[in-house]
Amino acid sequence: MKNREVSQHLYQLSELLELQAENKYKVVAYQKAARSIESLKEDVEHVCREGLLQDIPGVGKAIAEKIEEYLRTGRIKAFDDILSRTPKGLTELLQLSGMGPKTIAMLHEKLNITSIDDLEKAAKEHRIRRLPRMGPTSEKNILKAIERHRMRSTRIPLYVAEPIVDEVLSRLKELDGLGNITAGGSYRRRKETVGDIDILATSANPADLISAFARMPMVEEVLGKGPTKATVIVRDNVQVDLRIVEPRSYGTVLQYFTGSKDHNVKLRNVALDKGYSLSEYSLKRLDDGQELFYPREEEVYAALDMDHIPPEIREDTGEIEAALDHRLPKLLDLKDIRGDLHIHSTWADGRSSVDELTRTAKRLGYEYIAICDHSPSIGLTGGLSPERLEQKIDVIAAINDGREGITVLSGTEVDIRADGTLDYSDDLLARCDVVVASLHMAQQQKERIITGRLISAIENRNVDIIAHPTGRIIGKREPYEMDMAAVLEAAARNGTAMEINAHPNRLDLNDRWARTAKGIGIKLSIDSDAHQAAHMTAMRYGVDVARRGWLEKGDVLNAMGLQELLRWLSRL
DNA sequence: GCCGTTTTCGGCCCGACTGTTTTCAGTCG
Repeated sequence: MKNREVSQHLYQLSELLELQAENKYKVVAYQKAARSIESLKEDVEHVCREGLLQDIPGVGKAIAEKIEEYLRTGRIKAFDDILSRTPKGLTELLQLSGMGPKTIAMLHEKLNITSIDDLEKAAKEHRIRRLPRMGPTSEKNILKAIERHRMRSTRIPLYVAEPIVDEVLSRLKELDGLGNITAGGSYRRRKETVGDIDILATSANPADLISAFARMPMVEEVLGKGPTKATVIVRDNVQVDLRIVEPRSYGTVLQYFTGSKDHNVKLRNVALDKGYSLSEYSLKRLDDGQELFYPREEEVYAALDMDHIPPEIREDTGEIEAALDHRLPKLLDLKDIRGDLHIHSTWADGRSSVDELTRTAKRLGYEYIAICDHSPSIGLTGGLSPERLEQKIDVIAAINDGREGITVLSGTEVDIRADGTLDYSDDLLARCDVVVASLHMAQQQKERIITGRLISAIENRNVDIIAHPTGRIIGKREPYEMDMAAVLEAAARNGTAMEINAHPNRLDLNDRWARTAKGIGIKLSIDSDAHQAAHMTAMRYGVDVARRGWLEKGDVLNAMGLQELLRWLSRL
């Protein structure tokens, strides 16, 4: 699939246009098209062959022609032209906070600055303060922005943001006069990674709240501080924004700062259609200018005749239309989870015994767990020999005889070998209650080979679930080269479930693939993949992904009660 | 550049903060 290449080119083109001080809506148009291609489920080449490029939202005549040109020739002439006109290095200046296209164009014109190094030199030599609308503070801010850029961390995983949010909230909650306080943004939408953290609050003493926020021990730098908002940098170079708002506007503000941007743009258009202008402060009636205030977010959506949209699905992928038609999905809830089908134990490389895992499962309110240790090919981690697996099956059977409450299922995470065969015989796999198959070795193989390995595992009637199907590790390892559409099609055909691995570094399948899988009738299994009892609570990250993927209780294998699950496991 | 049960032209979300001004342009989210 060339979707990613195409969207990257469109993103770059939009940056180049921005530097040319092009019409800003043109810039936005290219970004929108790039995002559409990025999240397109079909192969863009296929869509192009069918002549349906312009059916893609945000793609019109001009962009469709450029995509076609790229797919045909591997180049886009307009792109090459503008690239040759733009000094290299100007685009990297856009990444500095506070530097927009106008400023960069002026610096280029007046001081011939074409790189971050040029800019740093000019600022240090005090040449920038002589320019219009610039001064000593501008120079200082530029140098700071450069420093931050050089030690910038990319987006942080959700589980890293969580303790920071918890600490900020618990500190500020002690203050007098505080009303509401909550984190918005991609954190509230439970995206797998978070850029900045947005905190929203109401308070009788805004000034106290702002100054307490700026003085928190974790704060390393204060970037801005006004009467109603402040921005700080805390540990790990994470930016945290605090905004204080009138209680009567809390609903509109929370809505606005939860995003996403695309969701909000569309929501404001819905408001306009209905004769209102929606801002973070109010809903204003256009005919008489009357302002309506909503302290609660639910009321904002209700005022537009919409059902309340869960934050996790506010990405403008159909949720607004669904809310207008009152046909939003009833999203899966953590409470719906009845068990965990992929847990490792001390039989192999896990750190907790089956007994400890069972006790934890009970505490979590589960009905069942499946102990799925590795197979022999994972040499270093002590994968179980066939004999040991048989022994484990017998021991677990004995445990179940004497236990009430939690049913322990015998399972395995069997390796899909480099040649596509499985690491245990079919006879042995047939003795397991749950067979989770996954790929650990030879991950560098070509797309065709990897896809074939996964499909042959799917076609093995003993295999129930494909674990961490793409193999990606957030921020560390890209997904395998694979044809996911073909894999999902095979899973649908064979009645094999796909995993949402809830390990916060994996989250694999991700939200989008999970939604695609649901769409073609595949069951999803949300598994902790815990290697110790304490990590079984990672389940909630998997539920976040499931909710973002529009999953409902009925789509999820381990939201079934035990009897229903056992019926499903013996489905063939 | 895209888009359209008010459409093929004229919109495209909108307000806070900053640094420089002395009324505002640029950037950000």
